[in-house]
Amino acid sequence: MPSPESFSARVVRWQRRHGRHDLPWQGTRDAYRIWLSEVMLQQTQVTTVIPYYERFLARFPSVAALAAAPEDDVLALWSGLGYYARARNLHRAAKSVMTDHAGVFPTTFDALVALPGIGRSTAAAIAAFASGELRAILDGNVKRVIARHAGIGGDPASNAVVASLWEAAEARLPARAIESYTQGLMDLGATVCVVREPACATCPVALDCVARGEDRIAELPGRKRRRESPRRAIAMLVTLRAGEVLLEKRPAKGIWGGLWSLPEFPADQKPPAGARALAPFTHVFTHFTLDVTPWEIKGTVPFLEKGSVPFFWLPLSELEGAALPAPVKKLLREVRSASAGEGTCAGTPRARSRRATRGASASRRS
DNA sequence: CAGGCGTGGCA
DNA sequence: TTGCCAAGCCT
Repeated sequence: MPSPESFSARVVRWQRRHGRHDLPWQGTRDAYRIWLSEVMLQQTQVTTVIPYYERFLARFPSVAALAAAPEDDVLALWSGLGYYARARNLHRAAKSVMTDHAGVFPTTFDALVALPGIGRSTAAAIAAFASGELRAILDGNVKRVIARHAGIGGDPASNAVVASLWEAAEARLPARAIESYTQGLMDLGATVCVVREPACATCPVALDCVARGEDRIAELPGRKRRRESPRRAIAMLVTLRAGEVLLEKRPAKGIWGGLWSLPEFPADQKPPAGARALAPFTHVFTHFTLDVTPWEIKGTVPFLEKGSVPFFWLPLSELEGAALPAPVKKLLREVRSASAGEGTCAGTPRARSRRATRGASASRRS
C-alpha cells in the first residue's frame, strides 16, 4: 500500500521530468517578477496571463518603476485581465515596498503576507520561489490535487474544508526542493489532475490517491455551492465629439473599480434627445449578468457638465492603451470601426496599431 | 464569514 | 446555450 517514495519526492521527480519549465516568470529569483506573476495568476489561467505579464514587465521593469507610476497607467496595463482590485493592491504594495522595505522586495512569508493583495497562498508561493522558504500553497489546482489524493470532500469554499485542505497540504511538504515541489503541484493540477477526465495513468501520486482507490474521482473535490446569478440592466452613453468619446472615472469600490467607463443611466430611463440606439449586449460576471443598452450621441451632454465625477475625452485612436473594462473597450472598438467607415478623422488602422503598442493611459482632464 | 470581485475557454 | 471554473484576496 504505502509508496516506497514520499508524496513530495514523487511530485518533485515528476516536475523535473514532466513539469513546465519555460513559463516567462520561471528561471528567476527576482521576487518582483515572481510577485507580479503570482498576482496576475490569481483566479486566472496561464495562457491568459502571459501577454499581460510581458507587457506589464516591459512598462514596469522594477518595483520602483511601478511605485512611481500613476494608478491610471497600472490599471491601463491591467485592462481586460479582470479583478481590478489586484492592480490597485499591486500598486499600493509597490509603494509600500519602496517606503517600508527600502525598495527591496521582501522574500519572507511574514513580510510578504503583510502586503496588500498577498494572502497566505500567494505569500507562500513567492517565498518558495524567491528564497526557498518551506511553505504550503493552496490554489485551485492544489485544492483539486489534495482533495483527491487525501479524499477530502465537501464544498471546497467552506471554512471547514479549506482548513482540512491546508492541513493536508502542510502535511505533504518536502524538507527541501520546495521550488520544484510547489511548481510540480501546480503543474500536476493544471496538466494531469484536471477537472474532467484526469490522466491518472501518468500521475506520480495515483498509487495512493484516495479518489483513485475508492473510485471517487468525479465527486472530488466537492461541488461549489452555486448561488443564483441575478440579472441587472443598465444603459450606457457613447458621447462622440471629433473622434473622441466621453469617459468617466468609476468609484474605487465596486465593479470595474477605478477604471474609466462610459456614463451610465438606468435602463428604463429615457435616453437624451438625439441619442441613437446601438446594439444591446450581455456581459456575464461570476456573480451577476449585466444587460447593456448603449446609446450613441454626438454633441453636448448637459447632465455630465454639472457632475462632480471626473471625466475626460478619450481619442478613439488611443482606445487600446486606456484603462477600460473589457466589454466597454469591445463596444468602443466597434464604434471606432463604424465611425472610420463614415470618414471621420479618428481610428485609422495605422494610428490604432501604433497606439496599441504604447500602453498610453487615460489621464484626467476635467 | 459569506459574498463581492472579471474574463475567457470549454463542454 | 448554459454552467463551470481558473496560480485568491478582502471585508
